[in-house]
Amino acid sequence: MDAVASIDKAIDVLFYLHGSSSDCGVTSIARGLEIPKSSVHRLLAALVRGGLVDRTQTGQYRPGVGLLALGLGVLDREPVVEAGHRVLEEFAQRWGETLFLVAARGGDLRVLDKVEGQGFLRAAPRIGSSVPVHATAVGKLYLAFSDESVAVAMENGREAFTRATLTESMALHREIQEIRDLGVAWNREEWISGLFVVAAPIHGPGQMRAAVAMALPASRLPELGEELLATEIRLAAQQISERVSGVRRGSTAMEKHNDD
Amino acid sequence: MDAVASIDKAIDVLFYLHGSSSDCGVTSIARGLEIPKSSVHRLLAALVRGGLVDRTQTGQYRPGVGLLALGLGVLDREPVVEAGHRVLEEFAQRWGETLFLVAARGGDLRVLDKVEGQGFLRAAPRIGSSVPVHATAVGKLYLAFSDESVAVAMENGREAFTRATLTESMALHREIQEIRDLGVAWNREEWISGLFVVAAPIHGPGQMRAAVAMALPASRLPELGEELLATEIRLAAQQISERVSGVRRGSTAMEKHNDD
DNA sequence: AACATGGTTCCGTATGTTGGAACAAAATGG
DNA sequence: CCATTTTGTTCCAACATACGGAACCATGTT
Repeated sequence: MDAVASIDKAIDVLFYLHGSSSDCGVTSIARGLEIPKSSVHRLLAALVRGGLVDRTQTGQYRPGVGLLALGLGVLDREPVVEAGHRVLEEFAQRWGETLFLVAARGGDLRVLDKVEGQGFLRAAPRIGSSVPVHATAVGKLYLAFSDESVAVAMENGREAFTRATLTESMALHREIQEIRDLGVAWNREEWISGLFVVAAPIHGPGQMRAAVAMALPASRLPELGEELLATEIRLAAQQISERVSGVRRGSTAMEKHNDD
Repeated sequence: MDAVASIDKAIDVLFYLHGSSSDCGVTSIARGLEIPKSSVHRLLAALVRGGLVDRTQTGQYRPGVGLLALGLGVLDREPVVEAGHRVLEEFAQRWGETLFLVAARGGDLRVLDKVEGQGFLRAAPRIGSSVPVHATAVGKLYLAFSDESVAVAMENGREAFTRATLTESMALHREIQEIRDLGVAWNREEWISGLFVVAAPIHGPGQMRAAVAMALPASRLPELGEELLATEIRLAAQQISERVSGVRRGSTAMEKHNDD
């Protein structure tokens, strides 16, 4: 079967630039990706031409604003983000902790939106990043409520991130059963030490549409209690679900768009 | 000079999906871009592999969450956005109108951030989109304060968008002189009828870093007055400039990133 | 059941990509 | 200031990957 190796390499260049903390030259990209300089130069020229990379006057390269337009366009197609953001803000404000939305996209669980808490120590998930299935609250929610084929496709290995990570099938299966009963999932430092997360499903027609989660330092747990957290996250999920159903497409604002 | 036509086509596919209001099939993309179906299918497979496109279970394609990560990463490199967003919120709240940031990127003027007003009739610029140079407040700011080579490169044609658009060199030159004197630029319905914009430069070391603008319906102008608007937008620009100088890199938040 | 439409795969062909070498420009250090 | 080093850019012969028409498969419609 044919592949288009140039596109694979171009995307490698994009993610390399994305992962670099500063602008990059041709030689440093070539070294980083182990590709000849002339190849990198040609790939960059194509990406600059397409608007996905910007070239500085000194011949350095960085991710281009065209990516911003494309990236934000992805959010435009996520009604759960549009509907849910205000709810995240409200609950983040009320409890001072981070709320975020996760959904299955491209065979992976991805963070779609977040509102961070105000605490000095707080969870700061990166929008667009993926999260493991077996070791997170939202991952286990998906295992509990998704089509089995979806769940199996997403699950790749059961790395023991911390001492609390569930890796045995029996233990994981038992917890998934509990999640189905409770309608809420917990991450009790199973992924990251010190990180406690509670999540609830946002149901849609057919499958699970997304999940909403609240993350807090484990040290705050005794103060708040699991009962209260469960009640709150279920409430947030319900409010988002109701808002999604009522979201209207389009805007009454006076709009003028002039994309490239 | 060599080109990589495959990358050009792949980017065409990305923007085609971006511009489509719903998911697309292979055949509709092929028709829209006038490319054979087998070619489109191969391009899509590469983009799916790279995470820039997601494929639905019914064989439809849409922009992928990988673009979201890349796109938001572009903003991470814009200290003016990080520093300026709170100022935009404050002024938008105070006046009830839309504030936005524009900067020169990739030989073009691009909207980097915005906070919309609350009015029923309000400007709603799209982040990432480009704006014309000769017919907007921020465009004329750049003509006034930028390196001439930058300004010339950005200027492509002088389309008369409305009856108010300045297309003659003498008139435009005179106004640019005034902008230099005042430190503020106006768009008096030169781009879109009914749209009034006032903008001020955000200076940085060397060139103009960005511009901050407030957009309002022309009908509100008599109520507010140009004097007040000029004072306010200069104040906003000054506050952003001060905040940019003081922006700190990095975060104290407990972070865990797990990008693809 | 037949037909239409769209997604996917195949494979012979040739077009386009590749990357080492050379060149040009910029940066560095004495 | 100048020689050297490093990096960005261009060239082009060689090669192999990409191309796209045709066929096949899957789904939807009549």
